[in-house]
Amino acid sequence: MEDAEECITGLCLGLGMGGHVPIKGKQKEKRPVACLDLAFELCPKGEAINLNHDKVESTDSDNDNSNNNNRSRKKLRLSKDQSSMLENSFKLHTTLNPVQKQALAHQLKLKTRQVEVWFQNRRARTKLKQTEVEREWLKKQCQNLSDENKRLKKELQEVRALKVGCIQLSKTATLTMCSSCEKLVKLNEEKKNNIESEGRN
DNA sequence: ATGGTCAACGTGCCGG
DNA sequence: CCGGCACGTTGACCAT
Repeated sequence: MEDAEECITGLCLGLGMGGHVPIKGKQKEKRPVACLDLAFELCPKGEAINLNHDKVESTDSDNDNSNNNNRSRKKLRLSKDQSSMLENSFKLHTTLNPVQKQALAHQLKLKTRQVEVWFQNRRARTKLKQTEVEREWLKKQCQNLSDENKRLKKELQEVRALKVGCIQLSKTATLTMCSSCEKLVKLNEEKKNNIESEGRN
C-alpha cells in the first residue's frame, strides 16, 4: 500500500460506486480504497487539473473538505507529457513488472496503481482495436471469396454452354484450334480429310 | 441531449 | 493464498 493511498484510506465511503476492493482471498470482506481523484480539482474551463504534481499526499482534513465540496468523483485527465510517456513505455513493454511500474509512476508523479490501471486499459484498447482490424480483414476476405465464387460459377456456366455447343457441332464437323487466333474453328469433312492426308505425307 | 472516450473500479480466473 | 491480469461496467468529461 502506498503512503498516499494509505493516508486517505476510507475517504471514499458514500461516494457512489467504487471505493471498495475485495481484500485478497476474502470476497465478502471489503476494505475502503483511496479515492485517487481527490487530488484533482476543476479548472475554470471545467477541466480536471492534476494536483498530484505538487500534492501527492493529502491529509484527512483535506479530504474531508473535498468530500464536502465534491460529492461526485473527478475524472483524472493525464497531461500530454504523461500520456506520451506512458505510450512510449507501452511501445517498449505492454506489461510492466513492479519495479518498472514504480519507476514510471515516480517519473510521472503518479501512483503505481494509476500506472497499472492505465496499462490495463491500454491493453484492453489494443485488443479491441486488434479484433476490429481482424473483423474488417475477415469481412474483406469473405467478400473476396464471394466474388471469386461468383466468377467461378459464371465461368462454369460458360464452359458447360460451350460443351453443349461442341457436342452439337461435332455431329457435323470437327473442331480444331486455329493456330493464328487460338480459337476453336469448325472444319468440314472435306477439309478435315485434306489435313489428315497432308499429315500422313 | 447524446454518444464517445477513458480513468477507475468490481469480479473472477489463473499461475506461482 | 496471493498478486496480476482480463473483462465488463461505471461515471466524469467532452464534442457534436
